[in-house]
Amino acid sequence: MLSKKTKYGLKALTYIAKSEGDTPVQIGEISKSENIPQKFLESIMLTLRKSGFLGSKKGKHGGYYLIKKPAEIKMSDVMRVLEGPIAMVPCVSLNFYEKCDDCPDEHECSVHKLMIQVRDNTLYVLRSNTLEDLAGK
Amino acid sequence: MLSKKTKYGLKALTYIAKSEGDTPVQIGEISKSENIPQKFLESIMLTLRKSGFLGSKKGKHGGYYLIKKPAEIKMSDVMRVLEGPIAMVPCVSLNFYEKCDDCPDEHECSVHKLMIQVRDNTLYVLRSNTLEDLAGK
DNA sequence: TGTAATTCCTATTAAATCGATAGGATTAAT
DNA sequence: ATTAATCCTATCGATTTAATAGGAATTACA
Repeated sequence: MLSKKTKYGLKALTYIAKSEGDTPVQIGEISKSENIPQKFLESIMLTLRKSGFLGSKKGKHGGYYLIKKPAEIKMSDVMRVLEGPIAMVPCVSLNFYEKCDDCPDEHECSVHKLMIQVRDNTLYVLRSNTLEDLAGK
Repeated sequence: MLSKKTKYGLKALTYIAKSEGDTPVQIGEISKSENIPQKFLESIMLTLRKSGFLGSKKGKHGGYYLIKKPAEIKMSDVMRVLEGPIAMVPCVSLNFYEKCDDCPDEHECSVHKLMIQVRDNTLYVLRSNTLEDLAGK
């Protein structure tokens, strides 16, 4: 299940990508427009800034802006920052690999084999969609 | 993230599919062989029986057996019973649809569009894999 | 220079979910 | 009868999630 954090984060990024102007976009505006609790959105924006997707301007007339072009922001990267691993089990995760407690040999594991396929397909979708796609060109 | 419940359930089904004999397979045996807490596995087997994947025999020499052929058990169906919706957001779920609180119009929602793609790809994998595939033919 | 508006930061909380356990009731083979 | 298995309900502790609280720091502008 996608967390609200990720969902809100994606919506906020999309909102910023769509907003044409060169003035930064404010949390309050996004929050109202997208029905996202403002304080919650604050913490999400902070995460997105710290992980290099957004830049910010403080103080009056401050706000957030994209650092890269929407076409260069892959959904797989955003998801990893907000949601964590893309794989459904740590033992098939490329970026967050962990061995399973219960599996003596993961190459023998039926779940492992299935989850690799799921991961590859999900990854394909998330890598081929960028923020530009989400923002509708 | 795949729950332990689902993971254990899939492993147990695979184990039963692999066990050739015509005597039912016992929880204790699966539990030991697959390193699954026995009491936890009990409740999972119960779920799988109630949802029509397994039959059971009670009492001494009892146990569980498959009701359908492995090739007829699609992973998508097992996942829905153990894990719940396959979609990452309820608003793109085929079997567990729910409207989002925050979206006035889901056709305008960028997350919605992305998650439909993820769902379709995941569904493809889970529908084309059966228990026969997991059990390695 | 001071006031308003904004991001920044840390901590806390309430509720839900997850993984597991407990304890026995029921059923069947020997 | 006894043993061994499934069946059933309830509970528990830990973790995670979604959200809130409260203020510090920074900036624009009158």
